[in-house]
Amino acid sequence: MHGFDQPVNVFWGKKMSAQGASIGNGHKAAIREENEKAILEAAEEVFAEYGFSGASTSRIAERAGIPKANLHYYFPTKEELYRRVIDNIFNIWLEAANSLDDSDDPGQALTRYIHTKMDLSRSRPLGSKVWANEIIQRAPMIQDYLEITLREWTDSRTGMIQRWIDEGKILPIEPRYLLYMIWATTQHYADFGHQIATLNEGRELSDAQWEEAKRTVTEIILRGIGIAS
Amino acid sequence: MHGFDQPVNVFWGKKMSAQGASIGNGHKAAIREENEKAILEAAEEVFAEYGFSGASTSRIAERAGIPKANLHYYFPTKEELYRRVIDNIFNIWLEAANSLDDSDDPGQALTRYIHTKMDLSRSRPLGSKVWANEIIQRAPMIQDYLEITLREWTDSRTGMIQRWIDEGKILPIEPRYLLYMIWATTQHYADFGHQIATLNEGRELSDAQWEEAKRTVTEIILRGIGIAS
DNA sequence: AACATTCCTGACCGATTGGTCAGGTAAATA
DNA sequence: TATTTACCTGACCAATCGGTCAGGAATGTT
Repeated sequence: MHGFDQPVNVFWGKKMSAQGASIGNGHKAAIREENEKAILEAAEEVFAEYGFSGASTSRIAERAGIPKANLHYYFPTKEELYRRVIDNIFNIWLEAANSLDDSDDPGQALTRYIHTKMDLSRSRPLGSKVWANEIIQRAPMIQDYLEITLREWTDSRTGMIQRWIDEGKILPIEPRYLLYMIWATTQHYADFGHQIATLNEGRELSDAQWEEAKRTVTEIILRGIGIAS
Repeated sequence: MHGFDQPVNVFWGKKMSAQGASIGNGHKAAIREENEKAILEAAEEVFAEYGFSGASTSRIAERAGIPKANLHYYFPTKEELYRRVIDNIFNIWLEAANSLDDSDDPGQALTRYIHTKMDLSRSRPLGSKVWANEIIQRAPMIQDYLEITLREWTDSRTGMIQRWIDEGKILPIEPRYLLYMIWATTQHYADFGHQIATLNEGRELSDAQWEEAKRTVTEIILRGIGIAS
């Protein structure tokens, strides 16, 4: 906040909440930014839970706290809104993907990557769920991401892993299936979080449990490819 | 009907396809069985792809090749149909779950379990997808399965794994997270099959690739918990 | 042959879907 | 202060949703 938290103007006071720099100038811009953010957050929730076709714009609008017509003012179509959500998620994924960098120490590199993906599953489970829904539905919207960016990234990393194998740093396994294992295991903690919580007496994993899960996953995989821990 | 499979009566000839034993007696029963089967198969497809709320009964009926009204004749509500689909899936899961039996050789037991789950992911990917959708949506229909059957099963198997640890047969890891890893990795090949195929030049994994995936997964996990392969 | 039961379906129902629009209000500009 | 611009929304639209129903057709029973 910013300066005026006191007047509490009933009509648009709430709209002013989180915008310090905008006094009269950027007020409209602030409103736009704030509403778009609220809509995108609500959309991520609803798309994560119901998938593209199962989600309804009225539900998203309701969860964002605005009338449906206002949602369509900012995002003319459901598909455009969905694409924005997917874009955000993919960019976050890209950031995490960079943590698997070219290193001459596979243990360090893989540990960092697994931890990053586990942390992402905990901090942003919704993104993972939207992605899962999209893949289950045969990726009608993101096929180009899969065929270009993801394929290039995967090819480069399998090449890197193969080099580790050739240098005798890890045991000979098919790099692809190692990557799939890491994706599956780490994303499982987001996508199947409800099942995990149910099996944990109905509670989300505690900080300690989460750390133990990270440690267990990392240990099994590293030892599994021949890196002594 | 009964003996005549030859006349090829255009109007109901197709209904006679796979019923040899029914002479006049079980014709209606055969029709019912056949239609229910067609509907359940179509429903599994559509529910797998779109989840419960995203699936429409008209789409299911269309894919089953019958009018929507006829679908509602056999299954009065969408929810009842969904429950039947879920029941079938859960029973298949139970069968696979039994392959992780109490054995004094963890290597053998886990190998058998992993292979069974991998085979299931290949032969019945739709079931896995329906399950995934249901969990992502916080299991509105199957919470009781999770809290009773799945929890009991998990507790018993974690106990078994803990005994292996106590007997020094495998390294000390938290049994829960080992199970989650097996579930995640094996089911990934069903749920994310489209992504895997896309990264495989757009083709489904061949028999040989599938065998290699099974081998790789099994090797990494077994070695990861200290079982020499 | 007569009757009962089951299967089948086009037409319809109210509710909800994604999306539009006219008209209003608040804010930026002049 | 006057005017343009951007934000906002109740009311509405055709299409689709899950589900019903009347009535016809096929099968089973007597």
